[in-house]
Amino acid sequence: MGRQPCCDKVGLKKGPWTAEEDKKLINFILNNGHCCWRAVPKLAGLLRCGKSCRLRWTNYLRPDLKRGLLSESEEKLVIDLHAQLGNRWSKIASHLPGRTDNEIKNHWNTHIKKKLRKMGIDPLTHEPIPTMEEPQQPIEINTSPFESIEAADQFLNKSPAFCTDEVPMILPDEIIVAYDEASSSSSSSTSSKPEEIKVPCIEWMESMYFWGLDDLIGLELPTEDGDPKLASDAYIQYQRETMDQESWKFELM
DNA sequence: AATGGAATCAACCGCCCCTCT
DNA sequence: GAGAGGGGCGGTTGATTCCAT
Repeated sequence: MGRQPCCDKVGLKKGPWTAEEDKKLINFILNNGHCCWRAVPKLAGLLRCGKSCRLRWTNYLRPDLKRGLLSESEEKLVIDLHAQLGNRWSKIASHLPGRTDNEIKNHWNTHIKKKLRKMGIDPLTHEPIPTMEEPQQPIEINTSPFESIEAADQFLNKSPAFCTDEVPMILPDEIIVAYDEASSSSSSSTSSKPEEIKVPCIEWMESMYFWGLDDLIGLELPTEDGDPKLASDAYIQYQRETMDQESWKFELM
């Protein structure tokens, strides 16, 4: 019994990808897209399994990816979503533009889990960890601005649903980098010199067209503490921080 | 400087789900 | 409805880097 392997593994390369392989895959997908992952390695001239190509592309090579550690607001969002969705990393990732399920999963396992335990919160249940001294009291800990996943979705669906997988590929000549002097001067620290200003993430700029900061600012979300602005503020903060992240895409182009 | 343990993260594995016939 | 195949997902592994001793 058992499934057949996804492809003929004889003679196929495994392990870390080389720059040459990356280049081949990027070139192929940018030029042809991927109709069928199984066919991609053959057509791209790679000795890799199609699955491996898909993984490499979605987790590392996709131009709309953000690199670097998750920001504090992204972390908060991940915790919120994990409390509601559990280990459904791809679902969680779909709420964080430019982040992959693998990245979030890794970050959860290496950083967030520890952080929550330190705070006395069970990362599995999001409940307080009972200590030996004090018998467990049902303490209400809800860091989520959303009462339910439906509420979160309702909020997210105020704008067209966003999924990084659905982000259309943009070509280098389609890239327009906008620079908002006012917002950059107010958001950056006083020590920030002009040459240190980071290029905004392109996909963020693109998704901005969908989300729109103004749209977000206008949103009101019911929260636990009754302050309807908090949730959208957290989201705006998250989106603003996202904006500051450098897109590695430029290095690639 | 050497060594060993911890932390990190890219990549793989195997199962599940969805679609097509 | 059943079976096959492809894609996606979540868990796990292992190589590499970091850090303390």
